[in-house]
Amino acid sequence: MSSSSSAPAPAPKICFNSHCKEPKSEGPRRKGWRLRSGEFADLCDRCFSAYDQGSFCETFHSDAAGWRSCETCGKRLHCGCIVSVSAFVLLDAGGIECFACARKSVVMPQAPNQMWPSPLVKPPQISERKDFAIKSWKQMTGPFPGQWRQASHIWNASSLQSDLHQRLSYEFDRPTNTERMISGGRNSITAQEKKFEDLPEKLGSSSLNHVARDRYANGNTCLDPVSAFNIYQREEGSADGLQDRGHLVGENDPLSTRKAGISDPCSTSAAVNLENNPNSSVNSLPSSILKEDPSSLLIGLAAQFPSSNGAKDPSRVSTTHPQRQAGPPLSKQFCPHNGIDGELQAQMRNGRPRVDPRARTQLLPRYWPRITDQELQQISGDSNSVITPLFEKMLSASDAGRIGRLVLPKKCAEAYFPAISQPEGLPLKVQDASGKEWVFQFRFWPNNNSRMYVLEGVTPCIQSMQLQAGDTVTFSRIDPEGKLVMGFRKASSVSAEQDTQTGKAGNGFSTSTDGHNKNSATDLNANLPLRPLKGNTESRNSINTADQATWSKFDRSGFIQKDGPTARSSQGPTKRKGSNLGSKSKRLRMENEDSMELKVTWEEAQELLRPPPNHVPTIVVIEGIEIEEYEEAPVLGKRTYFTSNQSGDNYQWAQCEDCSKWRKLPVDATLPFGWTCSDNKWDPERSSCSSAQELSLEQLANLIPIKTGASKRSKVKVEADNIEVSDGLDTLANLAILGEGGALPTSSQPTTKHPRHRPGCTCIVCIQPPSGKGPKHKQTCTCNVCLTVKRRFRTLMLRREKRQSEREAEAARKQQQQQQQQLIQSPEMLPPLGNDPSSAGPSVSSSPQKAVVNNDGAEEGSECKKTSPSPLKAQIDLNIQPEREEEPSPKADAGGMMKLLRDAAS
DNA sequence: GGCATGCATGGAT
DNA sequence: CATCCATGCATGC
Repeated sequence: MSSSSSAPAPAPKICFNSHCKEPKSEGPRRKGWRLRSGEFADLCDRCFSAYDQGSFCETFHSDAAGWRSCETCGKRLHCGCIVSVSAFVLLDAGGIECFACARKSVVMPQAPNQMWPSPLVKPPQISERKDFAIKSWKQMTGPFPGQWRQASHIWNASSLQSDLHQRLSYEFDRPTNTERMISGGRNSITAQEKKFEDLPEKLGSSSLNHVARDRYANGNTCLDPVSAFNIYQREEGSADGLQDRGHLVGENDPLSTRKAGISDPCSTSAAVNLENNPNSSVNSLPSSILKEDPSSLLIGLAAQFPSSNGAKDPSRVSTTHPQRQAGPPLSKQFCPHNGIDGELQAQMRNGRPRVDPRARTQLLPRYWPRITDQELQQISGDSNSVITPLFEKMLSASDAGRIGRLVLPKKCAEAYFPAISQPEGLPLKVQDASGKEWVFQFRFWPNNNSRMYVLEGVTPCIQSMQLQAGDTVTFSRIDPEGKLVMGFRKASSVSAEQDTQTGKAGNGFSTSTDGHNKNSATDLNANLPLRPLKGNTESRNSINTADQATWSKFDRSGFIQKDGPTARSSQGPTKRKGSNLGSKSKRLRMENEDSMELKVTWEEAQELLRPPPNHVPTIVVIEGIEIEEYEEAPVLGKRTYFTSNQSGDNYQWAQCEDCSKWRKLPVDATLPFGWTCSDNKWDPERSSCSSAQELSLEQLANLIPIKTGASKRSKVKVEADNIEVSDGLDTLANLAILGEGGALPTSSQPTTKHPRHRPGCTCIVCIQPPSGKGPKHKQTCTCNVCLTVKRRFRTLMLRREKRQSEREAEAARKQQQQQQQQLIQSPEMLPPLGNDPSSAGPSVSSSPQKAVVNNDGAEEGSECKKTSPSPLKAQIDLNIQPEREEEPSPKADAGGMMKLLRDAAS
């Protein structure tokens, strides 16, 4: 992609279009569509021409998939790539509409907001000018937020939208920029582009977001209407808290009295401004703007999609927000927005700039509220109230500590809480999800020429919610009451970041963010008979949590998911650098017992995957490895262990959930998660918990990796080969080794069999016989699977060697430094061993005292341990990303690994 | 000494 | 580099 960037390159550029017949032709490059990186595709003249004429896809992608027809005019449009993403609009009712039709169907000849005096025609006073765009929004505001029912469909707490919105806010807060933008031209875009180029980071690098961003930016959406209503009148220094701010902007704003029943959510300040600006005409916008700068395009289109009281049909405008589209319509008003919206809200609410102009900058995604329908329902109860999620915050150690001070993000505080001019602040009434009302002192401390906002006296509330560091509190507002509501989300209930994707978070609310994820999670939860284990409680716990975490952390193939399309772009608390917890607080999360329970080996999770009921998984091939793909979220099944008897018969062992007895089952049995003896249809004699176990535990222990004693955690061990499953790669290797080596005794070989080992399936797992018997790949096999395994292991081992050498070098260096330091400082105080050449052994300790200890030969073991961050090293932390392929368990290096490496190197 | 308070510091963003 | 914010810590009760 870099080769195609717009950055000047000395060498002849290559046309970005891979289908270009003359990719290396000389000549200037033209900027085509915006890439996900924010840059533009450099096209040769010919390709650009095709692109410019809108025939690019027809020319180059005619054979590609993704062609659909406009629902209105029937024109064929390519919906399968980024190039044409701006050419169509997704319709609410399904299908697409070409841009021209969409425009026709939505744009009103006379924008409804023309009934109001244009802010540009009748500009506000200079002192207010900074807010005039905001006032425009206010004009658009209905008397009540409820007028924006469509809002949630379009502008949910999506980073994409918010970012666009933010940029709009950013731009339209600045009349000069606005004007420049309106006047069009590349010059006016630069700033935005620069800002836009920052997007990938802000958006969490979700590729889909990039695409979606462009799509939105290209007009398939409108600006956030949420911000246009539901706003308290902030009263500086008001002493009676929220109640005083319960009234809406319109009540105080004379302009609002002119508001009409605007119901189209697609009204925006941008739209209004542009609409009313005689200079603004979308049609007059240079095509370069439309094409090259999504933000300006968005603005332009916002003008093209003005809201109107007659607004034909708000749904005409693409509403691709996954959650709101997927979910049932909320009877209650849901006004999700982010901090940017909030800033705008605050602006609108105040009708004046914020005290601190910096507050107008963006709110960090980590504070974006991720509140769900159910949560909203719970908050609002049966009332017909309007809920506006404001922000959320993951509790730090300080927040959750006994001091009782909850540090509020500055921008959130300034945007959503009453303005305070005195450090003492004012009392703030907050209601929790159960309806209980708390009063906190909302105040600030002067800090570095700024303010640090805190809520004081939160300890009782935090405790009543049983929150701890790492948990998240959410702040919402209920209108028209204007109540501030504090919800929470336990980090412990699910993976710290993924709770939002499960339907049943262990918290005051349920949470969910992404539509399809939400559905998946719902299905998942519906399918999972989650019950506590009797025998192996911790193991079960880990599985239970894995149930919830699996679908977010693992993709359908069972591999841990990187930041995929389903990942929240606004990962906020946990996405950016993993957490908003500081380095110290990160430890909190890691050491949190519940979080530890989330750790499950890759294989454990993989092994537990079952296709959803009544669904046959499809097989996709990735890197030559066939992977099952489920159209619905897979469910978790029960772990079983496969063995063979001496006659070569294969079977599996499963443990009853109720009595913990082990039952022998046929190899093709697929067990549900909560399998019990009564489900044992294969062995009627042992279909009851009262039936004796076929083999003693000792006998079983020789067969399968069960622990006869107290087991803290189920670990899968392939004892015969001394391989401990550590991570996906090792597992892969183990499987390959088991398959290739064939030297392993089969009778005592509990393999890690594919959950659904199907005849004919050639996936990496299925090609390996459960017992090590059957056809095997030769060492010289060059099939994709073998090559992939070998290649990966080569890489793995190289990395490992590199790391090892780095570690050694580091240790030696530290040792040297340490010795030098000791000599310099006080040679006479050196401990006796300090002068002992034998003490020059490796030590990673940085303290002399520890160094002494470490010189003890007995510490060798601990030295090894230091390379492992956790006693659970053999288990995958679901928080990590497998792609890194780092820090494999040293144990996995045993025998088989080296063998494979040798094989791979040979 | 224990606790509450408010400011300062420094790592993170 | 500026700002934010988690937390340390001095101070006072």
